[in-house]
Amino acid sequence: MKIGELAKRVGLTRDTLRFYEKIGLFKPQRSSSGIRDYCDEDIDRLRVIICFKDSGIPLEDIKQYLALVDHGPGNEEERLAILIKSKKRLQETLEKLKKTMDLLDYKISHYEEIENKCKI
Amino acid sequence: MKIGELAKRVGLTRDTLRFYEKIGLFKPQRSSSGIRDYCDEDIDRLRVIICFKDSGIPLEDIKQYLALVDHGPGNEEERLAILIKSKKRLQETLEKLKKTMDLLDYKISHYEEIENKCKI
DNA sequence: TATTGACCTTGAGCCGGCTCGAAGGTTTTC
DNA sequence: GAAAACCTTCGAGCCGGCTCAAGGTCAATA
Repeated sequence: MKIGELAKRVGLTRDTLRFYEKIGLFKPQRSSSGIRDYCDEDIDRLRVIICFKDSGIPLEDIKQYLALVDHGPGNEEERLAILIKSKKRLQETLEKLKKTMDLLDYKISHYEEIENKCKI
Repeated sequence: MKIGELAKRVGLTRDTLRFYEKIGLFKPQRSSSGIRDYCDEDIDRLRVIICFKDSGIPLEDIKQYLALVDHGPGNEEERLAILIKSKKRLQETLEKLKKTMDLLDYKISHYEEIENKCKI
């Protein structure tokens, strides 16, 4: 599969895919003439990348994790450490998000009262 | 209260506070010699700003909302629209975060099995 | 009163994450 | 076999959100 098709299938731009490759998240096969040729495993990999980055995990962290995976068995503790660190950060984000949701709900549902009570 | 104290109290840097003022989130009083003088209401305002931005609401959106608030009554629908838009985006983020949390939990708890089953 | 430290402004720089344009090679389709 | 559609690299640019440095002012303390 060429870059355009992959881009369509996962909802990223060709440029973004090339950028991800450039920063080391990716290394697809190439045809003899140099054209990228992605396989199904690449799609799985990309879905994980997208899932992580959409949750705010930095591409650099994702890269480190994937590099460990690529390096093969023997570094499970390191991988686990990254996963756990990421989970912790996500939990913090989740807390903040919930707090903000509450604030938004409060402002939205009690709008008139807020108008009179609180300037912000 | 001067900028240094405020910075300490809310956990931002002086530079960040000046930056927020520059982009229009803020307009503290000034002493006769030009030194910023923040009041308690400013702290409330800042806490809202921090709460929102920590949840990923763009500063630009926060600015628009606060501008409406500053403008006084009469634009409640507009404010509400911003709040509702923000809530919707937060909900989407929340969904993604939960999905990623599940994935992380799966990888963390079943690490060995994953090792054998799934390369990523 | 001299120094220290916190404040001021302006403007530039940095980082993450893309995004675009130019100039050219390849492949598919008519 | 030519045009269209796709691919390549490289480098520059953009945006949001800070962050820092330079050069100057203000206020309090020794």
